[in-house]
Amino acid sequence: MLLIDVVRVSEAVTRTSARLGKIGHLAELLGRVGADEAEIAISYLSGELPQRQVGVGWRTLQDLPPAKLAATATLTDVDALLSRIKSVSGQGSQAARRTLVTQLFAGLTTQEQAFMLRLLGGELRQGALDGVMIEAIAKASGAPSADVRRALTLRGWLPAVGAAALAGGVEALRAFKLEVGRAVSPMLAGSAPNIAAALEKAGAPAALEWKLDGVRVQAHRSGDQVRVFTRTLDDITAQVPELVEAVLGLASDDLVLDGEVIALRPDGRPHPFQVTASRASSKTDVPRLRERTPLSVFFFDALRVNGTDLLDLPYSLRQELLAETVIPGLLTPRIVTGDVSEAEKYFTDVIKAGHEGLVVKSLASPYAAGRRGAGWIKVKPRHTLDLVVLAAEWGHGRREGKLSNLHLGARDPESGGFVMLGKTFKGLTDELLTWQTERFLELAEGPADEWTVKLRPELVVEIAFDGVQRSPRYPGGMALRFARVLRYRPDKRAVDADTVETVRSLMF
DNA sequence: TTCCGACAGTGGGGTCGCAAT
DNA sequence: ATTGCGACCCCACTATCGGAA
Repeated sequence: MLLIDVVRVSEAVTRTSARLGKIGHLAELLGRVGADEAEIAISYLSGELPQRQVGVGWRTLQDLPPAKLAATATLTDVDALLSRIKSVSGQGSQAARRTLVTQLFAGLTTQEQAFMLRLLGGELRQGALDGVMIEAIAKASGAPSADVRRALTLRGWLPAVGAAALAGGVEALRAFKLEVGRAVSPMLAGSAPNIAAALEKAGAPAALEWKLDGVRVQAHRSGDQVRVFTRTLDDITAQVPELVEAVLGLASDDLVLDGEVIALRPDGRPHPFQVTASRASSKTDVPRLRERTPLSVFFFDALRVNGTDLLDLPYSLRQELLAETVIPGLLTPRIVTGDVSEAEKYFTDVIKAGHEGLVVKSLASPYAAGRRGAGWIKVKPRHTLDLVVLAAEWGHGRREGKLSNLHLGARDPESGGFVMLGKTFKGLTDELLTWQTERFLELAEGPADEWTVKLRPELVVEIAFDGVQRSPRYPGGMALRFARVLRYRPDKRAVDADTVETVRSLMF
């Protein structure tokens, strides 16, 4: 199949706003792609590469060669070149990679170039990714989408699932089994503003588990072999020897467990997330790092124990089997209750202990990966500050032409100025985007650079955030974590904004 | 007819590994 | 040694579609 066939379908999907229409376009193409190119087509049309990453980003994609006139590139051609691009390494690799990227784009038409640019940049923006592609695979193969979804859970990679469905229908999908040593798509949590709302969503009574601010891990063990995967299914076995040893110490030698690794201080309180993340992603001199900053692991689910798959069992049963398999010290602390005030007290206690919050879990739900469904609901406390808008950046995509990303500052009484604490683009409605674009242009002091408009520091905005972290980037040495806009405060002036000292007092 | 679950899009800060400067 | 880039760890929120109620 030619790349241009895929590109045309992608364009049709982009033009179509109805989800069912998108699914129709995608399914039509899946109906005519050859078996040997099905994985590539599914991959591209769900916004990813079969190679996952190839070491090419926005910078490498500057200064591309002129386009060809005739569209002759096949999916196989393009895929082969991308594999070569991925494989280069060592001295001179950047130049070599650039040469191959140039070669790739020189073989494409303008239309194809535009598509590959977005695909490689990770911003397909056609309004269809995995979720829509699942439905398209179901439609094209005649299999129920629930079967596609379940196979994806077990296999962790949609193109392989889609190709199997197109070739062998529902039977091929049902042949996918949990395989020890190959990562499963992890189950994700939705969120709720407070404990009462979360209990209502999950259905009382529910389990309340500590939400630890660490790195999600999935541990597989077959005999003496242990492998550990992250949320995006990357293998981090070598970075977490503590976890490997802990799993090898268990009685069952055929299992898959879900949990979190976190760096704890000697007093048991958690280190800042940055410390855990640094440990979990460092590959060099792990033994020394381990001595200085040991990782602890806490499991909260069991997908397989003693060679038996548990995904379809209710959470409460999986918990029983987990507790029989894992020593108490490796279990995520939890209670089961339907009582709101008891749950709220537990929440207060876990926050006092320095942790992130709670995950409220339905006792009945199976392990349904991928969807941020109703089964698991996280609750975290929320801080707020009144900050001053120092500048704003022009948005992209559907925010094109709107000033979108706000630079936030706290008041510094000593200097009489403002100290930048980070940016945010979250929490803005279309209406607010329109309003703030107009208002910002009135306050504009001129462009700071190509994307940024500097403002007179007059506008006060109420910002919600999860915490204050140490920052190597911002002048105050601190930055807000997960900042989002709650509302503008026209009743306040810049002199009423919160101060740097207030922010500093929130940093741990 | 209204409501709500699921999805895609729009980006945030921090850190590491690797290659180039 | 330092810098730039790509990748991935954590992530919140709104708009929209379409099935459920």
